[in-house]
Amino acid sequence: MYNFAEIEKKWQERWASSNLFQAKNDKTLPKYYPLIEFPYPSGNGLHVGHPRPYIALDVIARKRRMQGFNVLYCIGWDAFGLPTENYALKNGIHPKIVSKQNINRFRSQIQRLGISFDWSREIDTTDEKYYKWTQWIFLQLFKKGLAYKSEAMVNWCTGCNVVLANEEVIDGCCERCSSNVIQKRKKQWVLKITEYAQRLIDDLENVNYPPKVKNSQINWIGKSEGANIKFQITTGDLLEVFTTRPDTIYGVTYMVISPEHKLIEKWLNIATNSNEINNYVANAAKKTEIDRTNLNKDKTGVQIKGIAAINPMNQTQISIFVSDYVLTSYGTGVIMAVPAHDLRDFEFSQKYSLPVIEVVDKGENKLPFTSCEDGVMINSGILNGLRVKDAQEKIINWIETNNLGQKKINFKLRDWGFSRQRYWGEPIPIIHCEKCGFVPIDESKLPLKLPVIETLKTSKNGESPLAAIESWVNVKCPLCDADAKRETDTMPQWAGSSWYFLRYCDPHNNEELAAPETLKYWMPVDWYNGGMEHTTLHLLYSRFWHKFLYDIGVVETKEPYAKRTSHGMILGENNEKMSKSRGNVVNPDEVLDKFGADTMRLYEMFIGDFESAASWNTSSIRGCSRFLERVYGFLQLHCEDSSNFSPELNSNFHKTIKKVSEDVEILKFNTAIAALMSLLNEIYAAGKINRFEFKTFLILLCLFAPHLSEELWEILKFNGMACTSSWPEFNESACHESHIEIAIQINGKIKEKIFVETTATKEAIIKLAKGLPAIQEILQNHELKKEIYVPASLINFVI
RNA sequence: GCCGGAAUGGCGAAAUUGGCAGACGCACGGGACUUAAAAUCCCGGGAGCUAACCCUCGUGCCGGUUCAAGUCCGGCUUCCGGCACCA
Repeated sequence: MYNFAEIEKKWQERWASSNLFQAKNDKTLPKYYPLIEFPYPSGNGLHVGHPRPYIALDVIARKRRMQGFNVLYCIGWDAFGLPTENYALKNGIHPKIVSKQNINRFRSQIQRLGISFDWSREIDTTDEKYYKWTQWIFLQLFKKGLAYKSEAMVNWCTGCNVVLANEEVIDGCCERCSSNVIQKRKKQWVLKITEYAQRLIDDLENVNYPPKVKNSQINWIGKSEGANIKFQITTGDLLEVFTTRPDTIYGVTYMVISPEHKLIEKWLNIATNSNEINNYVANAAKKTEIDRTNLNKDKTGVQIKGIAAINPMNQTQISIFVSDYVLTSYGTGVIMAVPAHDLRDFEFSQKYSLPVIEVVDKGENKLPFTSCEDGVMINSGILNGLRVKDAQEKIINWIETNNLGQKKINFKLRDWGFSRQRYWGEPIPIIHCEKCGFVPIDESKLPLKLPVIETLKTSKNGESPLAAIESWVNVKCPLCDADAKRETDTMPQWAGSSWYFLRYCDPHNNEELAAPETLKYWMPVDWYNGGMEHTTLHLLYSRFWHKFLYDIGVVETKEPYAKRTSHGMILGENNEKMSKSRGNVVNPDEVLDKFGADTMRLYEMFIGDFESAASWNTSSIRGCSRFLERVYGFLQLHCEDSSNFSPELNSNFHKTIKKVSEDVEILKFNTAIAALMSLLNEIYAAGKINRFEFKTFLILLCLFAPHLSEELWEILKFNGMACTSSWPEFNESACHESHIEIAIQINGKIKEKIFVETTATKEAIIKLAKGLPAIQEILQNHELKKEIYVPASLINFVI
C-alpha cells in the first residue's frame, strides 16, 4: 500500500537534516539561480495557486542539481503591506504579530510540498536586518538625486481625511465610510525611474523574456518623440505643450489644459466664467483616470473665457479649454489641439463647434486624417509643400532657433510614487530641517526602525500613523543640530521586493547588502518565473533598482534576470478567479491530507499549459494519484536485474528521457508527465521492467514526485539518492523506430495508411502507395497533377 | 476605453510551428474479478448518416491564401490579465 503521508514525512525530515538543498559556498562550481516571486503572506493562507510556480522551478532546480550545478533556490516573505495593516487596525493586533502568524502558516504549508528550497536563506522584508538595506538603497538614490519630493494626486477620503489606496475606493467612495473620494494634490516622495526609461527599453535586447512581456514593458514605458512648444497667452503667461506632431502647428485651433494645471488657479481671477470653471475642476477630481481617458466617452470641457493663446507661427488668437481628457501626469499637462489630424481633438471640436483647419493633404477628404505617412503640408506658412517628416524637422529647427521650445522625447512612464501614509512599511530615512532641507540620516544609523506602537490607530489628516508619535518624529538635524522632524511616510511594498534576490545570495550579511564576490558568483538570476500581472510594475521597478545598483558599483550585471517566464493562474472549479468572496478557494492542506504532496505536485504540473490559466478539478487529481500508485505497486514487484533497456522498451525509454529533458525546459510539464504516463502504460503492456530501467524511470519521476521516488530508490537498494544521481542521457538514434506510418492522401484527404521502413526512399514509398488497390483505382480514373511527399509523414496526390 | 493575451470533444488538454486533429488524463459506457460494492485490470467513445463499411461535417464567427490551415493573412465576437496606492 502506498502510504504517502508516512513516506513524505520521512523524506522531508531526511532532506532537512542532511541540508541537502542548501546552496554550496564553493564558487568554483557552475551555478544556477532559479527564482520565484516570493509571496505576500496574506491572512487567508496559501491557496492552490501559490505553489504552481514553486513546483515548476523546483522541477528545474532538481534537474539542474542532477546536471551538476550548484543551485540557489530560495523563498522569503514580502510581508509589508496594506492588508496586514488593515487587519491589524481592525482587530487591534500589531501588524508585526499578524505578519509573523501569517508567515508561520505559509511556511508550514509550503514545507509540506517537499520543494527543494534552501530554507537557511529565508528572508523577510519586515525584518530590520533586511530593511536596513532597503533604506540604504533609498539613501543612495536620494544622494544621486533620484529620490525627490513632488506633488502627486492621491485618493482622498472626504470622510476619514485619509489617503486611500486605489483598492480601497469602491465606485468613487471610501470602502470603510462610503464618503466621496476625491483626487487631491499631495507632496510625495518620488523616484526618478524616467531617467532610466531609455535603458529599460534598450536592455530588453539582451535578456530572454517572452515577447509579450517585452512588448508590455515597452508599451508601458511608452516612448514618443516630438517637441515641447511654448505658446504666449494674452495674460502674459507662457503655456508649454508637448506634441508628437509639431508639423501640424498651423492647424491648432484651440488648446486644452488639464483640470489640475497650476495656472488655472491664477486664471480664475481673470476668466469671465470662473464659477463654471471651478465646478468643472471639482467634478473632474471625482473621476478616475480610466474614465477620463475612455475614448468612447463623451468628452467634456469648459472654455476659459476672457483669455486666449497666440499661435507663434501666425499670431492667431486661439481659445483655451479645460478638459479632463488631458492628464497632468503626461507631457506638460497641456495640449495644442489639431482637430483635423487627431481623433480626440476632432471629436471635441465637433462637440464644441470649434474650427477645423486641415494642414496635411493626402487627397482624401475624410477627417480626421491622422496618419503622417506620405502627407504633404498645406495651409502651413513656411511648411507648405513639405512632406510630413521634413516638416517635422524644419519646424523643430525653427522653434529651437526662435527659443520657443525644443525637441523632446516623452515617456508615458511616470516617476515612481514612493510615499505611503501608512505604518506597515519601511520608514523613509530622511529628516526635514527648516534650514538644511531634506537631510538623509547617517548610514551608520541604519536601520531606522519602525517605532513600537502599543495600539495602531488610523492616520489623521492624511498623515502616516507615525506622525502621531512625537518622540519619534522630533529629532535634531544631523547637520546643524536644530530642531527638525522625521519623514513620516513609509515606502511602498514594492521597495523590499525590488532587490530581494540579491539578499538571497548573502542573507546574513550585516556589513553589506551582500558581499560583492557572492553577488558576482550568483548573479544574474538565471531563470525568474512570475505572474504576468507583475510585468509592468514589480518587474520594471526591480530592473530599475538593479540598474541603479549597477551604476553605483554594487552589482556587476546590467540586468537582474537573464530569463523570465510566467505562469497562468489557477482558477476555481467554476472557472473563476479563486477568492474568498466567491467561495471557490481550494486550500492545499485538504489536497495534501487526501492525496499527498507528490500527487498534488504532479497534478499542478499536469493540469494544463503552464503559461495559461487552468481550472482546478478535484476529480481529475485522481488520475495523478492513480499513476503514482501504479508506479509504487507494479514497478516494485516486477523488477528484474539487467543493465540495459529491454529491447521492446528501448526506443520508448530513450524517447521519454528526451521528451522529459526537453519539455521541462520549455515549461511543458504537462506533456513531460504525459510521456511518463505513456511509458508506464507501455511497461504495463510489456508486463515487466528491469532494475536499470526502473532506476532511470525514478530519476525522471523524481522531478515531479520526489518523495515516492526516493522511497522506491531506497526499497530497491540503489546507491545514494535519486535526487543526487546524474541526469540520464538519451541516445538520439535509439529514439527512432524502425518503421514509420505514412498517410496517403488524395487532394488532401486521407485514403490509406502504410507502414514503411524508416530508411525507405521517396520513390519507393510513392511506388508502394500507387500500388495500393484503392489508390490505384482512383488514379486510373483521374489525371494526376502533382505528387507531394513530406518525409516521414505523408504523400498527397493532387488529381 | 487603452495595452497585453486566449478560444480545440461532456471536461482539463495535445499537435516536431503549414503536413494524419483530439496524445495523456478526468468523467462516462461495456466487460473481467467479487456473494456484493469499492478498488484494480481489459476494451470503447468528436458529431451526423449507417446494421456495418463508405461518405459528409468538425479547432469561437465571416472571408482569403495554399496540394494541404487549429497553425498564415484580412475583418469581427466573447472571455481573461494590467492600467501606476492590492500584491
